[in-house]
Amino acid sequence: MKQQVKDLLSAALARLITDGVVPPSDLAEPQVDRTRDPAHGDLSTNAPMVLAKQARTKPRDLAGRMVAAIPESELIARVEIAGPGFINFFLAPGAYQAVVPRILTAGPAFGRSCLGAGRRVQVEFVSANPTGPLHVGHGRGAAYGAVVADLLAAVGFAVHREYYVNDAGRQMDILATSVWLRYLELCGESLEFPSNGYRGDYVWDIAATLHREHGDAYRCASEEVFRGVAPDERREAADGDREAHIDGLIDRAKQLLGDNRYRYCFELGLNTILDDIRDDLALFGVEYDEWFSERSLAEKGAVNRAIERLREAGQLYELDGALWFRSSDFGDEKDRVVVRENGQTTYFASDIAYHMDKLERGFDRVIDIWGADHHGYVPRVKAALEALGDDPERLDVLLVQFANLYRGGEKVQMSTRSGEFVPLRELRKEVGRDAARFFYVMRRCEQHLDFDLDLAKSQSTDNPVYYVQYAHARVSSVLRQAADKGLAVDPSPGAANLELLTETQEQRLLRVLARYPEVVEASALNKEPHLLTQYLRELANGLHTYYTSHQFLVSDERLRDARIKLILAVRQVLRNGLGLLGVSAPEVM
RNA sequence: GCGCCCGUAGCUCAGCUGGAUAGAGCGCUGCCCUCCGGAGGCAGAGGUCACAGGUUCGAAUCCUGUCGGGCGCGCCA
Repeated sequence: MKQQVKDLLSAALARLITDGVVPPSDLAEPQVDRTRDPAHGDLSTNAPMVLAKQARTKPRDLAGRMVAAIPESELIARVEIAGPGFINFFLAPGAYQAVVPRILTAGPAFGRSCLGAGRRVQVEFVSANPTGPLHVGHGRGAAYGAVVADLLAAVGFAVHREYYVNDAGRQMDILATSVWLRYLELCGESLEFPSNGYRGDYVWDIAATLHREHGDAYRCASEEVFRGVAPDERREAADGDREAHIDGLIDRAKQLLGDNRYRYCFELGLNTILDDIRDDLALFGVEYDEWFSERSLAEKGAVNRAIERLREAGQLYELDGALWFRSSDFGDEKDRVVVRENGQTTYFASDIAYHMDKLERGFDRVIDIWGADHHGYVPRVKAALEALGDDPERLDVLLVQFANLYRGGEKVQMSTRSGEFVPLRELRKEVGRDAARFFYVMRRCEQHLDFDLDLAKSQSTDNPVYYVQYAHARVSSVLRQAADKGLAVDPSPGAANLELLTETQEQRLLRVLARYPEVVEASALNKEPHLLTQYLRELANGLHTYYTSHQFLVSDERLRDARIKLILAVRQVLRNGLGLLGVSAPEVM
């Protein structure tokens, strides 16, 4: 609708350029906005004010000439010049009524478009270390990433959803060792668990599996395990070092177990947790096209290849026995190590290889969704891409701020004494998937999110999820009522009686409905799902207001038909919008 | 100290990327049930858009500085 007016305006501009009124320099398409105040019509443009300087005319004079140049269209009832030089467009009533058959014809496809033209976009999100279950902090990234991916798909991008599995590196070794130590305890060994180890209950569970499957086959005496290992930090008297302590334990585990058995502990921990994460996300309505393994990068030589490419580009140098990348030449605040003094590559090196791989896979655009605490990491990754001769603009990093949970007005502690976070599973159980998904994306991602658990659970108008879902159920209820009364409902998209929709609430609903495709487009392109949640609340409000002020199941058949078609259209749009958010649209509540 | 994000109604937040008289929800005050689900609706009060400069026809929005809050600044991942 907006686009149609834009086209008319462009035509007018083109004519003014041919007539020499406006210099041909600025062919950028004119800006058309929806108005806030109905007195200003439906749509307006500021083009005359923007172009007045170049045209060396007063804005209002230019506006007059533009209006004269606008082609005839049945879409537009009248055009006015207002204020310092706005052109306001008043659309014909039929323009809005026509949206109803459009919605009913398109059904689930209404709001979708081909804007993306099939361009390939990768969205990588969550990518939490597989060292423990997902917690509520990951939930926001999961909900946000899933919705952004779905939105982009809805406007015609070919979306690839990916989870980067950090299955290599020290953290995984710490997990494997933690599992083994717990297993030893289950075998009856007594030992002091490292302060740095993974202490969650899930580690006990994995250890129990190991014990069930292999009995005592992995058992060693605990004195043996701790022999020669640097002391832990926790003892006040000792000048311990927790990092050295845990590294020592990892080494001992590898020595005492040997490759195969150590590997088994490692894989058991990794796979158990990964299965849990996968399952958790699926129940949250989050699905992936690919689970990309960090380990596979090293295995296929991608990390070394990335380092080689940087070396060839002259971007590496040695210092203090380590290999450094000159990231500060590309806007980073300091240079970064890619190969450590001990010969091991850093996580950053893997990440360079990973992003190189992403671009090599041919994505037109790569979107990373990270927690805000990783923001310092953005410049170095972009620096690496630039140094490799890639365009860093192809990578878009979206930083998601933390969510704080509130219960009874009090901030909920995110972690327990032992450092365990509130699991995402628990949140889902407490407030339900629908509320969790909706609440997580209600705010812009760079905004801190206050997640009110009581509100999310409440079955009242205060709860935006309920409010929107209730509007959907309410329409369904009216249709059931019609059936009970034996009233015929014609769900076909005919436009027959829609001119009878003249009440202010009906006009308002039609306007809101017509905006939906623009909302989806803006939400997708700006990656701002909150625009959609906000829109759905507005649409639901429009429906509720309409409901309380007018009867739908009236005796006049033609009017009844028109009204039912309108609320069917409302239900369809509510359903489509909720679907994009991963929230259900119930018939009954 | 440096870098990133944020500062809009009592609270939680929008504000369509520079437009016309800054908007919602909650809370507060007062209304509306012979009626398809009152699990709802309507109205009112409430603002120095943190502060100070600048850019221009026009600034909550862009630039600079100050103040306040969050996060980050490893040869960790």
